[in-house]
Amino acid sequence: MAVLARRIHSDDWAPSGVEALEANAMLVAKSDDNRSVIAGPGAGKTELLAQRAAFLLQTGSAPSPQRILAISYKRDAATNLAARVRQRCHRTHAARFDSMTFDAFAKGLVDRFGQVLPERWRPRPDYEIMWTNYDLFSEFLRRQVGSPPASIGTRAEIQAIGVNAFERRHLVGRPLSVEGWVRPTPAQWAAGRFWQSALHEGPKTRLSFPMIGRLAELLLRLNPIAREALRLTYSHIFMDEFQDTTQVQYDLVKTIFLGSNATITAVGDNKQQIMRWAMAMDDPFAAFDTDFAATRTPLFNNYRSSPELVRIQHILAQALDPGSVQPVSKAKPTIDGDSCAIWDFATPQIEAARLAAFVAAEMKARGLSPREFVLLIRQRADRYAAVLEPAFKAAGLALRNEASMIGAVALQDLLPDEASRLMIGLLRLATNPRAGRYWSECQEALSALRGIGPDDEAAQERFARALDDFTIDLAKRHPTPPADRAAVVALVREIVAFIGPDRLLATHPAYAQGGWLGKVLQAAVLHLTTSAASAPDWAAALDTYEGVHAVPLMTIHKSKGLEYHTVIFVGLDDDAWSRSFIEDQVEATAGFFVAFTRAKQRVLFTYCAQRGARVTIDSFYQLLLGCGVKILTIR
DNA sequence: AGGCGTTAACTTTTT
DNA sequence: GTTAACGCCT
Repeated sequence: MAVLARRIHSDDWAPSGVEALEANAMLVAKSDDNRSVIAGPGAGKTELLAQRAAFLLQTGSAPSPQRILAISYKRDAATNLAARVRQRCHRTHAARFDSMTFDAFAKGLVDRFGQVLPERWRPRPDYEIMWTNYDLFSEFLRRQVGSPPASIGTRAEIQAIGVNAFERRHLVGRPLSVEGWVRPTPAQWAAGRFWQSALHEGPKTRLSFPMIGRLAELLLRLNPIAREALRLTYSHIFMDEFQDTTQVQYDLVKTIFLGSNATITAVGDNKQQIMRWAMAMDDPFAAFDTDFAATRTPLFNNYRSSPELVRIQHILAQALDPGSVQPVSKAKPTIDGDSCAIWDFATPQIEAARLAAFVAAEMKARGLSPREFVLLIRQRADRYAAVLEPAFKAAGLALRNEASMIGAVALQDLLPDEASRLMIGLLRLATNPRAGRYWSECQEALSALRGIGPDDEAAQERFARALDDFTIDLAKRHPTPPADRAAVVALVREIVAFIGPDRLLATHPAYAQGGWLGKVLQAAVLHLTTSAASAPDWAAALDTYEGVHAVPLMTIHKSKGLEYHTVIFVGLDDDAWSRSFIEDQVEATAGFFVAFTRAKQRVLFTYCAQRGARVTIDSFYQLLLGCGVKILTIR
C-alpha cells in the first residue's frame, strides 16, 4: 500500500517551488468562488493554476474522490500544466488532476455518451475526424447541397452564402436543437444538410472538432444523468488561455457547470488574443463574469521581463487596451545598452550575417546557450530560413527552422509527439550511462502503455527488468549512430516493436486517423537520418535531433507561452504584416505584442527595404519610436 | 525562353 | 494585400 500524502490545514498551506505569489495570486489560489484572472505576459498564470491545484488537493478543499478538471486550448499548455502539478504535489494528489484540451474533453464525452443522442444527431461509433477548410464548404455549397425546397429559398441564395460565415454562424454558430431548424433560412437549411450528410451519409460519420463540441453540448443538455455525473466528478474547473475560448467551448462549459457547485477559475490575457481566425469569442471574460458571477482579479507582477522591457510593453499594451495597468517587473536587468532597437539593413544577406555574428558574440560574452535566443517571423519561415541558415552556419551556429517539414510532419509537431519522444528516450537510455531522467520517463510512459498501474509494484519491477534488457541489448548492437537510412529504418523498427505499435494505436486514437502513426514514424526516420549523418557519437546525434544546440526560428504563433533572453524579430515590414494588419488590426497588434513579450532582456527588430515598405504598419513604428526605441542603420 | 493571365497560398488549433 | 507558381501562348 502506498503512503498517503498528508492533509494540510488551509491556514498552514504555503506555495511550494516558488519564492512567493503576489497577493492577488494567493487570493485566487485559495479562493472558493468563481474567478476570472486577467493577467499580462510573464505574470505566472500557469504557475497560479498549478499552485491552486496544490492548495485544493493538499488541504482537502477538493477532497477525494472529487477531481479537478483543467481545460486548455493547446496540447502543450495542457501537458505543461499537468507536469507542473506533478512537480508540486504528491502522486496520489496529482492523480486527481485531469489536464486536457477542450477538444479532447468534448471528444471524450461524445465517445462515452454519443450513442444515447437522438437518432437525428447520433454519430456512428467509428466516426472520422474531419478537418474543415474553405474548399470543403465551398464544394458543398456550390455543388453537393443542391437546391432547397421552394418554400425555403433558391439555389442562388445558397450559392451566395459566404464560406466562413457558413461554418461560424450556421453550422456551429449556435447550440443544436433536438428537432433541427423548424423554419430554416436558406443558410440554416444548408447547414442542416451538411450535418445530416456528415452524420449519416457516406461510409463513415465525419465530424470536425467544433461539430463534436456542439454534439457534446447537446447530449449533456438532453441527459441530466450524464451531466450530473460530471458535476459530481469535478468540484473545480480551470480554464487556461481563456481569451482563446470559442463560443462552442463556452456553451459546453455553461451547459455542464452553470448552476452547479463547481468552482471555476478562468485565466488569460485579452491582449494576447491571436486566435480570432479560429473562432475565438470577442470577449469571453465579459461573458464569464456575467454568467458565472465571477470576481475579476488582476495580477500586477511580471516575473519575466526587465523593467525597461516592461515599460515598453505597457505602451504597446495600451494600444490594445487603453485601460491596462502597468505591471511591476520582478526581473533583474542583466544587459547593458538598449533593451530594444530596430536594425535597418541594406540587404537580407547582410542582415543574416550580422545577426549570426551578433548571436555568436552574445553567447560568448554572456555565456548564453543558443536556446536563449529566438528568431521570430510573422509567416513563411522557409523563405527567411533559406537566407539565415547558411549565415548562421558560417558563424559556427546551428539555426533550426521549427516550422520546416520533415516528410508530412512539421518539426515542431514531431518533437513533442509521443512516439518520437519514446524513441528518443529509449535511445538516450541505451546510449547514455547516466540517463536517470530518461529511465523514469521511459519506465513511467511505457508501463502506462502496457496498462501496468503505478502501484502494481511487482509488475513495475518485472517491466523494469525487461526495459533494462532491451536497452542493454540495443546499446550493444548499435554502439554508434546509424550511418544510413536503411540502418535507421531497421533501428526504428526494432524500437517501435518494443514499444508496441498496437499499444500506441490503442491509447492514442489520433494515431489511427489518416495513417498518422506511419507519417510520424517516417518523419522520425528522416530526421534521425539527417541528425546522425554528421554526428560523431550518439549524444551528438540525439542532441541534433532535439535541437539542443540550435537557435530556434519560429512563427509568433508557435512562440506563444515561451520565453527567451533575446528575441530577434526578423522582418518588421509590410511584406510580413500587411495582410493580417488590414484584415484585423487588433489581432495583428496582439501578435506584435506577443512577439515583444517573449523577451526577458532584449528585443531586436530588423528591417530591410528589399523585403517591403513600412507604410501599412507605420503604427508599429510610431509605437516603438514613441517609447524611445532607436532605428540603427547598418550598411 | 519569356511574356501574360489566372489561381492559390499566406498566420493555424484540435484525437 | 501581395507574391509565387502554374498553364498557355508565341
